[in-house]
Amino acid sequence: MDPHYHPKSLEPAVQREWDDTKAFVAPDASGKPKYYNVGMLPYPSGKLHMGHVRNYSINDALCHFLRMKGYNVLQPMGWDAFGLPAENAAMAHGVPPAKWTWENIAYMKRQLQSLGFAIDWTREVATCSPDYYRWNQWFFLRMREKGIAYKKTGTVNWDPVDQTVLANEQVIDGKGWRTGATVEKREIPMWYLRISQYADELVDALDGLAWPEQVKQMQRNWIGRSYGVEFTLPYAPETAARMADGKAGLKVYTTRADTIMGITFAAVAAEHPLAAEAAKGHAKLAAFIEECKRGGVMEAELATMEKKGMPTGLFVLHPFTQEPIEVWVGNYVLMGYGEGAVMAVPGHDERDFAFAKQYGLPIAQVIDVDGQAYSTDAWQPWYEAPGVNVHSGKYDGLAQAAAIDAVASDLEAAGLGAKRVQFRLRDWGISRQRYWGTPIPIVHCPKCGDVAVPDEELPVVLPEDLVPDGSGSPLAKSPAFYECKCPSCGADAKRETDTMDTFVDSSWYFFRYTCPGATAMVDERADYWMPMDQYIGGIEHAILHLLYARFWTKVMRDMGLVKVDEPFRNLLTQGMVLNHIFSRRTDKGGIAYFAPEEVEVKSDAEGRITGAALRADGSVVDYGGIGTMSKSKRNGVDPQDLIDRYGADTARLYVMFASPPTDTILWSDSSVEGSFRFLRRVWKLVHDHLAAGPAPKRAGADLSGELKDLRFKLHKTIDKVGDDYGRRLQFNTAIAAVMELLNALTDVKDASPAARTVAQEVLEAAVLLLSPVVPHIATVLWAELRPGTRLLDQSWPEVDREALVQETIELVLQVNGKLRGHLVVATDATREAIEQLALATDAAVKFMEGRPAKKVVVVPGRLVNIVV
RNA sequence: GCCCGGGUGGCGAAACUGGUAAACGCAGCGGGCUUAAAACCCGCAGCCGCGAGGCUUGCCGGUUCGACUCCGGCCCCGGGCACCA
Repeated sequence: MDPHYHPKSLEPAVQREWDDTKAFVAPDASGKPKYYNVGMLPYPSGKLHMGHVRNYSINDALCHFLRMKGYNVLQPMGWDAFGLPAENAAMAHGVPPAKWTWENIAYMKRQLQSLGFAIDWTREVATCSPDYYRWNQWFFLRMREKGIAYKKTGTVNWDPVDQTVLANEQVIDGKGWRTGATVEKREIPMWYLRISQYADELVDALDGLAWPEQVKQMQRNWIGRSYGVEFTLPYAPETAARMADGKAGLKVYTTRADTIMGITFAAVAAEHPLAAEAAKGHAKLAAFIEECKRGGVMEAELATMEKKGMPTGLFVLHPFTQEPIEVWVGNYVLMGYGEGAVMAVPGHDERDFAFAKQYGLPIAQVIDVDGQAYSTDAWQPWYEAPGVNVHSGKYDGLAQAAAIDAVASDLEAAGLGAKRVQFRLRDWGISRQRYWGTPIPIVHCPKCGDVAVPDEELPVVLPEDLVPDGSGSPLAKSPAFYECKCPSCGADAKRETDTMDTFVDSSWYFFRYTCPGATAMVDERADYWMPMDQYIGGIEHAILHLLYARFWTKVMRDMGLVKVDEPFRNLLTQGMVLNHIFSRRTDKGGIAYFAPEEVEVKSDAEGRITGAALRADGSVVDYGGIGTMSKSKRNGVDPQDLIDRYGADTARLYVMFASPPTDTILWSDSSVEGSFRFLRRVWKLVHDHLAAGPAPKRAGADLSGELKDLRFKLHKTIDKVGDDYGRRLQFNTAIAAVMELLNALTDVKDASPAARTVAQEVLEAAVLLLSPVVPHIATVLWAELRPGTRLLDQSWPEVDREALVQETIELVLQVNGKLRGHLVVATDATREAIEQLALATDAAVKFMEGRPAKKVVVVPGRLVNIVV
């Protein structure tokens, strides 16, 4: 055996052996129970970053651990290959997105292979390949037939200079990132998926999922099921005359129908038809509506901007009192939410209160909470709390639930409204005015309207040779793509040039992994592997991706394609890997990012970064704090340096040892050296042990106390590590436990045959326990420890219960809750005996200072606390 | 702004169900080995104090024999907010 650890030669050799034996190709049937283990598929941005290494190292450790536990494990990999960065790269370098993407995939695949992940590459999926996205198109058409896919208008960010739709990411402070032009809201027709139809099931089914509570809560809040009342505020006569829209009034929705007598005004979105009508011949209002259209569509931006409004001069009537209520246009009312109109009760809604104060509108108290004094001077949180109605006529004295019921039934009797369940969740708009995505398989015929592309003509293939230039979609400028005949009447027609949201791609790829080469979207092999047993990915996907994938699965189920209700049985949301962000505003008002290695930072005494300058020319750059590693912010760290310098095992050990998987971590490689040193030490321990010749097969029954303690520690460790891997999914503590075990082994200075036997037992177990994290070195060390056998054939080590039996145990001694000493008692000592022993100790006598014990708390196996 | 997390030594962290705060490791310090360096080995190490001892888990308060852990309020940091993925 080589006395030195050489990962550079060892790792490729082990990987070649895995390849040659197809070690990780999973059969679609097996006598063993199946375990389907997936990491969220990466976007092929160019290089892996540490977040990927972290993610897939966790998957891989589980993969090896469950193999050893006797499962038929499938761990596939694929590429989320459509998306915006490919178009940006194309603009920057003039390379077609397809070429850029396929090259990135090839490079990143080599990186994953050099990390030695136990991936079944025979199932690889790239979402930009026609074999994959044809099924996006096929399924879209099925959803259209069922009415789940439909068309309506939606609001987008419009760059008036580039004449193009911008992603939210491309809007910086309300300006286009390339042009610096003020972005406008624009209404365009788009395709939507009716996820709202599944809202009840999506929220109810969360209860049965073994997911982190925090993620389930986020999804519940996102779906936002509320029980409220929808009703109409009838138009005042003049308003009715002007609107002439065939409607009786302004439809609104509220969860606080109990406050209906507190309405003092109403507000509509700038895009609302009532606002448009009111603006006719009202120049100031028209100008205000125009102003509201400025800026993007991001909720974070809308929610933080200054609330502004203007009266329309149009009135509606209170449904019960018939009193006129003026309608305002408010920039905080969103056309896309509910009806685009709200009743305003400034007495009991914080936002309405602020708005009323700002514009001098009346505020009326209609809810009372015991012992609280109401004042319109300042907002108090209790104003929003449930209470008892006051100043509300016939509803006075009713508590919230009763008041809501009474108001709802009165509205219903008046034919103005009824109770309704509403969701915050909006239907999923999937149209993108972009090139690098799945073409939507629709043809626009002047005679027949929107016509589906027939199934036999799928896929509608995306041309791979176009290069976007930043103004509009290349597809919309490519007659070769859009010119076509109507499938229905044969007339000249125009193909849809919008593509699908890339969340479509990632909503079902995990089904496709299970049945590579299937001639349908999925086949019966999906029934074997699904539901997925473990899904692992970043916490940033807690809502959108996971919700869309759940929805898609349910639609597939309802179409009879798959049998599962939910795709992901267990979920582990990995914490983000953060790094510093440096940027600078460009002349045009856009933003340019710089990689951390390109800048020199200045810090204050506490180590906080106060400023930074570019290394190249010393020019000042802005420090943007810390944030997720991403291609767009240029703060990703490529693991390649680490792999080249120390090998894959060290890189994996380091990222697994650094913290629990769910923790957010700020990237630093300052202690990688220590992980490498540990592996070198393990290597040397095995080498030195074997260099002394073979160890006797079995130790005699009578081990010294020291060797008994070592075996106790060994079997404690096996137990703990198995629990950490299998139940807690916490790897840093498992690794620390093995380190402790090896420290204990080193401390035993005994060269007797019995000691050598125990040492062999410890080393074999340590190699097995570490193997899920560092499989390369473990493979080689195992072959040395047990010539003629393979690590891959080994089971997880068994805990020897007898080694865990102890005669005595050490307890902590406290006086008044403070640590004052220790005492050793028999494992089976009674509570009374322990109490007597504790009171007699020197430490107890000293710190009780002659005072009698008021109480003695004995926690079995832990401590004794004497209270005086 | 709203929803969800997080904050423990110089640093990454541990303490799993309310029971020894700081395991394991990094950096550091002292020593050994070496002509020297690297590597390796041994030891020290939260803060204050000569010591006995006292103090310490973002801040303030509460519950408890006992709180990193539970409750209330606040500060700071991260993730998401529907077109980044």
